[in-house]
Amino acid sequence: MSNNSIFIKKLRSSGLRPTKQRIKICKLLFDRKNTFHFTINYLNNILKNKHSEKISLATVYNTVNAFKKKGYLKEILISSDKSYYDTNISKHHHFYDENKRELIDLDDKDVGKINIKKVLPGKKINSIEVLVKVANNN
Amino acid sequence: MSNNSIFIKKLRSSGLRPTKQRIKICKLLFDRKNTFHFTINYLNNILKNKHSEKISLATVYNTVNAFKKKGYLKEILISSDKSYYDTNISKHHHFYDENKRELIDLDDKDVGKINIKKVLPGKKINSIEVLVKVANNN
DNA sequence: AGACAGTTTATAATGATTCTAAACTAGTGT
DNA sequence: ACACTAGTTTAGAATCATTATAAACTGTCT
Ligand SMILES: [Mn+2]
Ligand SMILES: [Mn+2]
Ligand SMILES: [Zn+2]
Ligand SMILES: [Zn+2]
Repeated sequence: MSNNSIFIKKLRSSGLRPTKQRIKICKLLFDRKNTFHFTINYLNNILKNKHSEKISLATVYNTVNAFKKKGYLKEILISSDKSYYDTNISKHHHFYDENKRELIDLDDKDVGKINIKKVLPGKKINSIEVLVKVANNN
Repeated sequence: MSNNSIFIKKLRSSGLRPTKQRIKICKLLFDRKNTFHFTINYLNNILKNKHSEKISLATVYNTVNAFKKKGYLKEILISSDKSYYDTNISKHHHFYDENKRELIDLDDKDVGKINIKKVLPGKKINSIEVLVKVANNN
């Protein structure tokens, strides 16, 4: 597993000890080509179904919160009953499929430049997020 | 209180009995010029501080959920620890002030037209929401 | 190896929301 | 006016996602 060393470096460089739990979660989250959108519950289920050593739910929460704090994950708020996390930490927009209850990344070219004309004195814009809710036709 | 009758009609017309609790909440929510953005907790505090008869928290939840279901309120998701409701039920976008933790409506003219170029086969767009997070300068 | 801070874990606590079921009430019919 | 009924309110219990606790464990440094 030569790519473990990448995650070990990443974890060490941000002051997180490379424990086997964190490395396993790193591999699951970051060792893939495409963006991964997930809920804690979904992540926990995947981890349970891998028949390696069990990771406690508290650790899953701790790890996701730690990765979020370090900027390796973004939290995406969609519906009051689920919190999604996103391995794509760049500024980007989303489709939300209300039937599959799934997020899909949008390219900037799919959305076009958004130019906010209103200015609030003393305030600066930190982020602009577009959420496009889609559902099945008919 | 001549304007009570407006709310009584509104409630009756949507199959909700005009109880004194619902009328009081209607007046608080809808008898105002500007959009009102609130959390359940904030609404409940306002109701507690009016020294008329107490409304139980369960009723506040029931009423807000009923009004949301009838389309008199929209739920706005901003942060995982709070759910906001909005008396402005038209399609519109928001500023979110991360310091005051407050929503501000954006006019359509403040956000140009958003034209989503990507099409998902078999899916239709239900809504497009822009959230602009702002914070204090410096 | 030994020391120690950081981490994991089972379990408890928290807190927002929903549920329950008994008491209350608005609307309807007589 | 009175009673009937379905809808509503309410206090308190239940639920469930998340966070806190504290004991056991482990990665890192010397
Ligand atoms: Mn809700
Ligand atoms: Mn969170
Ligand atoms: Zn994404
Ligand atoms: Zn609004």
